[in-house]
Amino acid sequence: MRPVILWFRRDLRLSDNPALAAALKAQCPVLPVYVLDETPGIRPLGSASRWWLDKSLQALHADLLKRGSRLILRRGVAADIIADLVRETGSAEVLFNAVFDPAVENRDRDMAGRLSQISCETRRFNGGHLLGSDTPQTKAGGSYSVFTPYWRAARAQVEIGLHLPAPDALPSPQAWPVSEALETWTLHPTGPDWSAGFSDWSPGEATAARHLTDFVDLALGTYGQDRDVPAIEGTSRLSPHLHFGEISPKACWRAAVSAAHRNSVPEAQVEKFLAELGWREFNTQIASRHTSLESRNFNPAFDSFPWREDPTLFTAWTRGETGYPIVDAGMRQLWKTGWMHNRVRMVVASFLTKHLLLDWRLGEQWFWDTLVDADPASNPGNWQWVAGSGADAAPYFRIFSPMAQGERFDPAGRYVQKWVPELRHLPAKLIHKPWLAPREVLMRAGVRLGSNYPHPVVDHEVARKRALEAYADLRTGQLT
DNA sequence: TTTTGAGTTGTTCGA
DNA sequence: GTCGAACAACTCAAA
Repeated sequence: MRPVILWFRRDLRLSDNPALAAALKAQCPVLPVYVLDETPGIRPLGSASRWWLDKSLQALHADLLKRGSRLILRRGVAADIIADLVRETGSAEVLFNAVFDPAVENRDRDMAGRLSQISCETRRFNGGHLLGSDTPQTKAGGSYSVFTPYWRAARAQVEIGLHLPAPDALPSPQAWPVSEALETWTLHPTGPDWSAGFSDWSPGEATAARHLTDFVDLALGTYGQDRDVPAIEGTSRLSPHLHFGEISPKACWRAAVSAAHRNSVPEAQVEKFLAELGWREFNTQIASRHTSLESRNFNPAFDSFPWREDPTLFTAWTRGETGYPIVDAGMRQLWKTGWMHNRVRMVVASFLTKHLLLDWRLGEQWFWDTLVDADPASNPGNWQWVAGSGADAAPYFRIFSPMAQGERFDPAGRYVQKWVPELRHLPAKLIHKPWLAPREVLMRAGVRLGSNYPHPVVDHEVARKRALEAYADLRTGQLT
């Protein structure tokens, strides 16, 4: 009997996996495969994502072993690798869950054409999104580019369906094709291993599911307010699990909605969370219609924006040495743990693009490399949203004040204390603006500005005015 | 076709 | 201390 290839991509799980369910229905031997893709034009994973992938593949392999199966690993240009495997094994079908990225979709279509010539069929499923390719259209027949009307229409269109349980066993082929050893991919950093601070993360399907349950039980009820407070665990922290498909967005939806039905969580809180899943859909939908959003402005008017060049300032930003405590706390949390709280992501992104007037692409690329949840649709989408060039973007005059944001969302300074320990003895009233602290307060707290903590790299007022002027120039430049 | 209302997450200034 | 307006007018979506 000819086997079927189950190609895992951004769906590293066994439950709620429509491609897997279809593979089992075929009642043929199943060959689970993961390809470390080197296709030109498809964005290679950043360093933090590679760290995560390493653990997630180990977890998936272990889950498959328990079911009498295994995971075949190959590296290279994915379409070639899959075609090779089809020939080696005589597979009749290749099944996978779609990735709604133009470059990936093109590659998949080409591959399907090639495979059909060697009498192998291809079937594509939607395992990664609430909506498939049939995203809502406006009455005029276009696609939405403003979130709120998009989500009104999309939310009504979401069909969650039944949970697909993980199978107890997968039928094996008589002989397994050769697999590369995961260690040879060197996904885990060596020399130096900078991942010590990642130890709170636990990639894999089982922990993702536990994580979701904990979130719904403990944090969903106050999600609307607490998700903005970086010192507490008010967000779901599901983003990397969702990105790698260790959990499906439909499972998240189901869990949240059923909490509302049990009356254990207020409806409004649940809607807030669903809307965040909605942003994931929105960004995916935008990216599927606009190629290269990691390099091209969604709004072309920004093509002439006068970004400054200043490698020294950029380095200060990446290292968390800007002299603005909430910014520095965020950048250091990112560097240490591969993740940053959402509220703080907005603050640091606003700081880079508006206070420093550095190109959002620099920040996007830095996040791409350092975030465990870096997503090719959401990361550029959110950066462009902050910069003002994106879909339904923030108005340019919305310039976050690092002091105001710190005082509002980290009033006791706990977040700063944790990530910028050299400031931890400053009183809460001054921890977000140490340069205003009297000399003796600084001395008592052991803070020596310009020595063990930097002076602000730019003056807030000056930078804010400069950013507003740059936008005014952009506008007049557009008219002339 | 024209009109109308609305738009993820802010800050500052002056009354 | 609180509140509304200005920031800059623009684009989108629907009636």
